[in-house]
Amino acid sequence: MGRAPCCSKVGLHRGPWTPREDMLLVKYIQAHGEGHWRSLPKKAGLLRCGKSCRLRWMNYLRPDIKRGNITPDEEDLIIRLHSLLGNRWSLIAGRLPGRTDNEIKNYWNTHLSKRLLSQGTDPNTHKKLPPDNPVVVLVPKKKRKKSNKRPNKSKKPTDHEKPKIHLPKPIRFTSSVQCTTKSSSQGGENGQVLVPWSEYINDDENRTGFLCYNDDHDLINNSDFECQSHHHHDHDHIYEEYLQLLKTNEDQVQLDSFAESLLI
DNA sequence: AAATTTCTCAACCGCACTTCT
DNA sequence: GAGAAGTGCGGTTGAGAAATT
Repeated sequence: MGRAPCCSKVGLHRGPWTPREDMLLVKYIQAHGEGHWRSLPKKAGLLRCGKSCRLRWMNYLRPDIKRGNITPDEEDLIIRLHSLLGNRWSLIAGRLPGRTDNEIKNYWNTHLSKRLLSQGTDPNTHKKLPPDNPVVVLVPKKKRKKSNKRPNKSKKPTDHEKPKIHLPKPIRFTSSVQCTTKSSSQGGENGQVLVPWSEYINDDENRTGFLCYNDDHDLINNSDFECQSHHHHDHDHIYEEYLQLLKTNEDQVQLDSFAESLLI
């Protein structure tokens, strides 16, 4: 069929986002809302592909993103949800308010899967491995050569590869979000500067969160922010429900039906 | 102190699904 | 109904930081 690529790559910026690009994207989305990612970069004055803009917004700039360390409770929840759902990162992320699928995926790959292995548990099946004969071997990291070039990744499925079957898409818990800072003053630590959304952008939703910059005007993560959704009670309710489910240890049956309910 | 290796995570890619025309 | 456009997901990469030699 020959679909056109999502955007012409010619002349577009790639790699890490600059504070200026972040600002343009945030301002545009505040003014016009999310969506229309393909046309957004042009309208926002960004030399980026729409996908890149969407990813940057979803994984980094959204004001309701909670950053900072994953708590032990969250870890436990991720492990249990992963045992139910597998690598359905967006679905798992939907159950951890403020966490992104990318963050959870990274955390799983770098921390949790290794920990499970070291505890003698197969991170794929969540079953105990035979003590003297572990079948699952961590795929050794490929030696990476420092190179400016990206490899040519024209991956085509081979005859040997199984076709992927896509399950129904997860429901996202989206909401308009209010953020408040935990800091009593508006000065961050280490010379960071917290800029209220309302000053940074024209915010007609009376958002009360902050963007955090360092001295170089680099956007810093908003880990110290406590984010609250307008529907926070819904999130709380769902989260509590999960924790409750996870605490009970007759849980497998319950969790199975719960997992099924997620897939509806 | 320098070189090398390992780790982390933001960003990219390809593909499938959904919506639009 | 067909094809194009838009969107979202999971897998993977690689630059930079941190740790080790």
